[in-house]
Amino acid sequence: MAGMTIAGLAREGGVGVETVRYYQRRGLLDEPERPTGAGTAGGIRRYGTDDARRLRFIRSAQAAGFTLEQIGELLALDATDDRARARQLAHEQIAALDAKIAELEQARASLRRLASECGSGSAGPCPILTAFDSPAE
Amino acid sequence: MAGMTIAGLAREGGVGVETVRYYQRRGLLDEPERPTGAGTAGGIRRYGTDDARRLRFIRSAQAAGFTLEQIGELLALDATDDRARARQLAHEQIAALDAKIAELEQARASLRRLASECGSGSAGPCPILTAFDSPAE
DNA sequence: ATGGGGTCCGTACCATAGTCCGGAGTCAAG
DNA sequence: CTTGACTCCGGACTATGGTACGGACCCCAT
Repeated sequence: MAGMTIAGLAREGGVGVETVRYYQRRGLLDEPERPTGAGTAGGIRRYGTDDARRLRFIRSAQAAGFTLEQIGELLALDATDDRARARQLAHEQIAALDAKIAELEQARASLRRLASECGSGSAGPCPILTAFDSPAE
Repeated sequence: MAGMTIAGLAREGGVGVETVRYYQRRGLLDEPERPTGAGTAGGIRRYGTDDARRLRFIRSAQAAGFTLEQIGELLALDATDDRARARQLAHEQIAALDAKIAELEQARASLRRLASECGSGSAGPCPILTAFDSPAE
């Protein structure tokens, strides 16, 4: 499994080659040494299982709603094993998720009400279109 | 209340002047006629309660998770009173909100579990940092 | 009539997370 | 030894929703 090219690593992580390169530019993934070939320029970089793990880490953390910047910090923490800071980041993220979920649930409830009103009574203007005339929250 | 300048309208809507101008460029808000003043160029545009209502509509719909493009369609619908299409858009948006909420709830559940695990047992590496090593969702 | 703040306008820039492009180099197979 | 697929690399471009800038112009109060 070791000795993958960038395309193999990308496939493992379920992302595109360009995304891997983007993560490298962001400092989230290492850029392995290029084997100094015969010619003037180096050869093709090779990636191992550590790189694949790291990429999976990034994707999972991203699925948990972390931004790439936060993931960068998590990866740094992974090296120092700073549990307190990791917990803090996790709690902050949970709070952010709570807020976002509440916001979306509120929006959904409003829309549901409007859609059902618009569906039943067909008198007067459509409530979906008039409902937003009240002052914004 | 009629005869507001752009700053007044922006204040009413709780947005910045630049945002109003942006919405105008996007075709979401009208640009009133400039009174052809004495000089070579026109004067200052004036806005009324209709503009304010329209701006509030935009902000409310935005809070319900619609994109500016969708809001553009909603505003067009407002003119034609196409209830069927409005209902369709609302249902699509509800589905999108459902999906997003489910996703965020899943992420939150994972993080909660990890944070509590990291908080209790202090043996081994912090689970927050190792948990993401499993294959992404 | 003049000063300062507001308006008008096009254009450029911001963050986020990629995605694509073009040219040069590399590598393995035929 | 050539062909074709892949890699490397910087830079430009995408989408979304704004935000900022600079110069010209306008308008009202002093």
